[in-house]
Amino acid sequence: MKTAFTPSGIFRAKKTLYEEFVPDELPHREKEIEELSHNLIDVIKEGRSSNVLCFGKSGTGKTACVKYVGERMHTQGAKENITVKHLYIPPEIDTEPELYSFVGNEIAEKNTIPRRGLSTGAMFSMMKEAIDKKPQRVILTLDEIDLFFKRHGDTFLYNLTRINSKLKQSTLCFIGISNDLKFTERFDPRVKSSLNAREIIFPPYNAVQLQDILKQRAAIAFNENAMSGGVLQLCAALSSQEHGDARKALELLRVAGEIAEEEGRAKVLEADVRKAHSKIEVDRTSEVIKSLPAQSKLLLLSVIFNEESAKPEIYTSDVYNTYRNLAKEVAVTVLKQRRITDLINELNMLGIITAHPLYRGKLGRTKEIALNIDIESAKETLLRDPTLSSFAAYKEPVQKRFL
DNA sequence: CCTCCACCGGAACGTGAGGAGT
DNA sequence: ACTCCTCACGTTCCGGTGGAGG
Repeated sequence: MKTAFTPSGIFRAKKTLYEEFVPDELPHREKEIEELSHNLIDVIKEGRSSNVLCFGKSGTGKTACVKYVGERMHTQGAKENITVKHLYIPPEIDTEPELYSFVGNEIAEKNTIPRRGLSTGAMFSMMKEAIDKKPQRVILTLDEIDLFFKRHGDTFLYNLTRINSKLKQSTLCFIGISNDLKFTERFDPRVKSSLNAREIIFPPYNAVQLQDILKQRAAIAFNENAMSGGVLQLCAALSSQEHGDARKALELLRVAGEIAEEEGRAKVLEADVRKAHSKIEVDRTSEVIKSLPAQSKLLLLSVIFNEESAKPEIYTSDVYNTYRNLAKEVAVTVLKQRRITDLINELNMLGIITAHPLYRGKLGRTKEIALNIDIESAKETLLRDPTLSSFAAYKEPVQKRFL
């Protein structure tokens, strides 16, 4: 490698392009930051503030803004000799006991509470004690609170909102971050009233705003002159078509930089952005395929085999027959057609295949099925699955026996 | 106009895994 | 350790579907 021991000609601080990085300024989120601050300043002024819910699609800056304001409250509190702790709960925290143990340990700054094993109630009181050990004002940020709610119901919200009446010298308020605007509709009325949350909506960024964000990040992430003209505009344009997601825009820029770097160039070109765009797409669908349940993978492979057989059209019966043969071959239980219909619809929803209904008169009703993704990369991903790897040996003519 | 193809998709039910409460 | 509950996954049963061919 030519560039092995020389510093990269492209990146100066690549980490600033990852989503964990919170920059000093968040362009085009001034209003949301102001609203958040306005609310949370009560933590310092009044001892605690009302709870807040942040709504918005992914990549609209919810998490960054909350972390940013949380940090500001912490420093502001320090100036006035008040301990303000902002705690970000990542979406990986997945059960109620785990949540309490995580919070308790973070507050106490040592791991005294077991991560699991105790009952929810025991975890809760241990967390409560950790918080009340010394006077402090805790702001809890729960990311993807809608998913947590969908999995575990609203009892955790009920517990958290009522904790203040049990704390002697500390307070707690929380911020919920959610993609789903409507998840509060299914709250128990008691929870709804005790929650009493302010709601802040984060709209998606438009192309111009995305470009500003990219410009700001690129200035710190890349070396000077590493960017040819038009690169940022293209990143912004491509990303704004996909719902104004800043996270994706930054990823696009980063991957484009990586491609230029791999190819040993010192400048990122528009062509790199386009390459990055399709690479991300491929990576993403391969992630989706990997996480598919075994039966769906088998079904998808059936679609692929049919696709490769150069039939003009593929119908449900073709796919189902192939599926049956494949399932027998690898000794997986063969599902009934009714179930496969549902699995086909799921793959359709995911955008992996297209299945649209067809009425063929005396030939009956069926669905015309087509693969929607790159056949080679999809196959490669599928065949990496241990139960399906045996199919890697089958080449075109031989695989016909599965059709 | 009627039939009938070949599958669709709703409804009800069975099963087993895993969490909560006791 | 136990019962109770919920949930995902699958199955069985069955009425429904538009149009080519009679």
